[in-house]
Amino acid sequence: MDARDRLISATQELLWVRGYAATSPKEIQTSAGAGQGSMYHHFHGKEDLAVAALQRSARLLRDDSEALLQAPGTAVERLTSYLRQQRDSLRGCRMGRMTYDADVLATPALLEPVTATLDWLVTAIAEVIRQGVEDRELQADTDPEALACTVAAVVQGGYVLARAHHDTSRFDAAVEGAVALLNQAHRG
Amino acid sequence: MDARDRLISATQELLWVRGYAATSPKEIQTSAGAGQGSMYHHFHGKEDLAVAALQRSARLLRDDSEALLQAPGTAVERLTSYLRQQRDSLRGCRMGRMTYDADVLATPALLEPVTATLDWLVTAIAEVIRQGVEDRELQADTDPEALACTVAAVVQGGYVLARAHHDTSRFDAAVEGAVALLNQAHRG
DNA sequence: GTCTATAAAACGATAGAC
DNA sequence: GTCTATCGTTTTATAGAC
Repeated sequence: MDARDRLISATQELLWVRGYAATSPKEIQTSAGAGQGSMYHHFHGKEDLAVAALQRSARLLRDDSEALLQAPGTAVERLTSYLRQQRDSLRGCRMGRMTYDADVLATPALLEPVTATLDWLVTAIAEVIRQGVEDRELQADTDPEALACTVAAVVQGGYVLARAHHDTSRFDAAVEGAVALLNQAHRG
Repeated sequence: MDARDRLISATQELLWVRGYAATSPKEIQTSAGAGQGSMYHHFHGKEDLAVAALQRSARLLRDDSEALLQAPGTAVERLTSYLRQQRDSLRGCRMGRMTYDADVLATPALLEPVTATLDWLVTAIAEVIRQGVEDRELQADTDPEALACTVAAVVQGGYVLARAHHDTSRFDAAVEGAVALLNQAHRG
């Protein structure tokens, strides 16, 4: 793993834990075991490096979710396995958290991977729901886009609740409440 | 409105829009129309002022939610009116957003009002659900705490989705999906 | 490709006059 | 109670040696 790679990895980690504005180039360098000169040789600056890190994190998030959402099984089963996915819920969502970082919102290059990832996620969930409606597994009057937003929001909001109480069980509870509702909709 | 009051109001606004770490004392002073000397006369510093602002914001959020959750009506009606509450959804939640501010998480005095407010919210929602179960409006096997976390998470997560796309309709969709599920649970 | 030295600006706070 | 001047630190980036 060369210096460039270590810099990106360290930035991914720090962006997740501290956010963009609160992460200094110095922290990144220390964490990556790279000097200042190395960082400014490989990247134009903090923003450029953060874009590379966010793109890599976006890819990871997308791959993880895709595997669960497109696995075999009924729609409710796939939604359930997505919701119950093993998560380090106190850390929150590495993409979703960026929406509360003022610098990210103000910098199109930083915001773009966040927007694209959450957009992709909602679309992928909606596709599962659409299939469930088609298979008469979910009620015909279900709005796939709306329910997809609800499912994605439960995860994003579950992180907020867990972080507020420093307690992962808040996240788990939010997910289980959603799973129960989906199963009632299934039976209903 | 005296200087002390204007400083608190300005801080409430800036904490909501920019967060704690990204808000400088200078911005607060400019926004409040107060000088540096005035700010440090009334408050020990940025943290002290932010605590006062968060406590005032917490009170507002609690009063707004309490009015809707404890209004007359069935449980599902009250949950629906809470979910559909008129919101400036692109701004996000003034309490929830603080959970992604590293400085807030690391400062007990700042975190406390956030924790307390979201804790109160989940408890208040759970009480409505418990009443709905008792009245046989919701299924007997409903877990009030879990479903309360789900409802609160839909709102918190709806904000994240709306901010990611800079589009309030994502929030509205998340809420409407949840309302639809609750009504299915109601009929079911 | 990596190092150290340096710089310009912003940050949060303090001092002391009025 | 509010003002201006100042301080020490941190932030982000650049310069130039090696």
